[in-house]
Amino acid sequence: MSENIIGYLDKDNNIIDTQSAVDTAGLTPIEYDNSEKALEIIRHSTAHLMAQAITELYPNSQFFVGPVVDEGFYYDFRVDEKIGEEDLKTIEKKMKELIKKKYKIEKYELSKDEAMKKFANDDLKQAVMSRIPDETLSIYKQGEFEDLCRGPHVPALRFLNNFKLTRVAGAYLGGDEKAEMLTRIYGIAFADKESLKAHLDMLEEAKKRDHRKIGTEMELFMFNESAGSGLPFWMPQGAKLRAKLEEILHKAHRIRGYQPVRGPEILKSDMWRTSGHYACYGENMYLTEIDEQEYGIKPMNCIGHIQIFKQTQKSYRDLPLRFYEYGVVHRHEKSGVLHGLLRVREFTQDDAHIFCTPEQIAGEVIEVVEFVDSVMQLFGFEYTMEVATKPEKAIGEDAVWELATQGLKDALTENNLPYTIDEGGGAFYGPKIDVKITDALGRKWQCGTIQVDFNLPQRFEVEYVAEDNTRKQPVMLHRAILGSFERFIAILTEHFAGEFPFFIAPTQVIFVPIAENHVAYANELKKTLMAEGIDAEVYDKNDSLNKRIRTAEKQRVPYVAIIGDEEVANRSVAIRNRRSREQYNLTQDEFMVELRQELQKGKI
RNA sequence: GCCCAUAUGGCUCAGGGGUAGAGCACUUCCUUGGUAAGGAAGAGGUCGUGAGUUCAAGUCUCACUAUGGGCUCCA
Repeated sequence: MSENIIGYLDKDNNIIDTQSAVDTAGLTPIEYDNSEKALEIIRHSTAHLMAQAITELYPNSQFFVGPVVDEGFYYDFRVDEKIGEEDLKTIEKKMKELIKKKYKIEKYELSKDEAMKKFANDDLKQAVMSRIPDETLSIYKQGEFEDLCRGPHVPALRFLNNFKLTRVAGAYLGGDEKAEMLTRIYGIAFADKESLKAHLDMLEEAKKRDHRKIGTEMELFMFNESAGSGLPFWMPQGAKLRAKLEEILHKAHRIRGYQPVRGPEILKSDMWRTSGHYACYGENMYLTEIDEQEYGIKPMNCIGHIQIFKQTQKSYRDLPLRFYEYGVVHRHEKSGVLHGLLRVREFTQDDAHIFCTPEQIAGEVIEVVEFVDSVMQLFGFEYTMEVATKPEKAIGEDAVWELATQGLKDALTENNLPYTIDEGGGAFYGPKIDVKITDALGRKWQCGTIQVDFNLPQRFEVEYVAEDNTRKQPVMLHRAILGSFERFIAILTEHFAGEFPFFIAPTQVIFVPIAENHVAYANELKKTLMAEGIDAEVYDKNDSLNKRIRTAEKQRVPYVAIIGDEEVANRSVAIRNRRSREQYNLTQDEFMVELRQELQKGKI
């Protein structure tokens, strides 16, 4: 056996570890490297090594499960002591000590009954075993430490040198909110030191892009402890960025046949009872009282749009009817889930409701998907789509569900857009497509959504007059492209690391006049740009030229333009490229042409 | 909501049972400078909030609030 073989692959691509492989003929060896399969074995064994170290440090600890996940591994366990970030170093140190003892990892098998007896005093192990159907269980042993495990594992601890424990967290036993909370430690492991370092560096880099950090640096938004958590304040720079995004989207909606509407922030609770929100979503809603009547602050915008639809009689000729609103909604999210702008309690959806016939669903969905795609392409986002199908608890006939679900799938297929299926993940009133974007730390966030709804039109008795002069009920499509401005801007910030494209940059041009006698021309240029809808600033503070250029450069502004004698005389500008630091001169007219072109890039 | 951690001027952080520090930012003055930090002076904090221990609490304890990492949920 080669020194570097840590396992085998069988014909079906299953990993067989060296402890389990009786006959290696016909098996493909797995070398000790950073391949997906090798890392799976290494990380799993590292989780065990961590468990062994924890057992030595905290003799009373009991272990639940320790699987390999996308970003490394974790182990859930119960322990009397409180374990904090500081303790991770101690555990890591113990792990290194254990490696030096050169333990082999050995495997033996037990019947389930024997295993039950062996772990009779360990209710967590009992819980694990109760979830395993097999009659024969395997135990892995390294030194004194034994753990129930199906493997696979590396042959010996010497393969586990390159790891890092990354965080300590709490996790519910079995993911059940009502169950006991265990301690979870996450870690990462690689086959060599360089890969580990590269991974840790990547995490560092991602942290630098964190929208909360950049948002503070660039003064985009803020929170205020006294005001309450999850309630963002938009500072001038952030509000400018947001206004530009709103403007781009306004035009895009109007071109696509959407009409703007706006509903009130609060509606009587009876209306929420009719909609079903009071019963189904009530615990997430904020309620208030006016003149002894209960009102609910809207968590969604649908109700308002329905009332507007119903205000005047509609004909089949009016369909599809598309209403949109930048709807401010409030939702009582649990305190522990709030996260920068990505998860807040007040946010603004780029919300729209399309009233249409069942036959029009597919066509409308195709248009929405096209809309989503053009927005994602505008910013260069990678995204994934997920079709969520009928859940167990659902209303409406199967045939209609089938039609709607197929309509969603067809729309994606026809646009050559790959999607995955979230079986049973739809809303109770209809199937949906969710659009997910990945943030700088690799976390996926739902942004856009397209939902088919048969429920609300029925509850609110929404009707139109059909061709045969009968009353029919339209279908409603709920859809959002960005999802919310808050979340989308958070992801944009991380995506561009704060260096936003020209058409949404909060400040688009900074003029740096060299001396006092250049300030007038700089201000004149600024005025010209502002008239074109381009945000410009003049840096004429009493600082050295170098200092002002440096300050301007640090603002992540698309254009920094220097204005001196030469520029005033020629009515030109000296542009600095923010990336290459190279400079070039343009006349004022040429500059304006370039800026207008840059603005045009924001058209969708 | 639950587990763990954190909370010092606008920002980033140091300090640590005897009553507050740095850098950046800010204000004023000098400097009028052609591509990433010119100089000087100054203002700004009851050390998240409320209790408790102590002769004495930013410093120790508890509660609350907020933030961070997760669990769960979601735009």
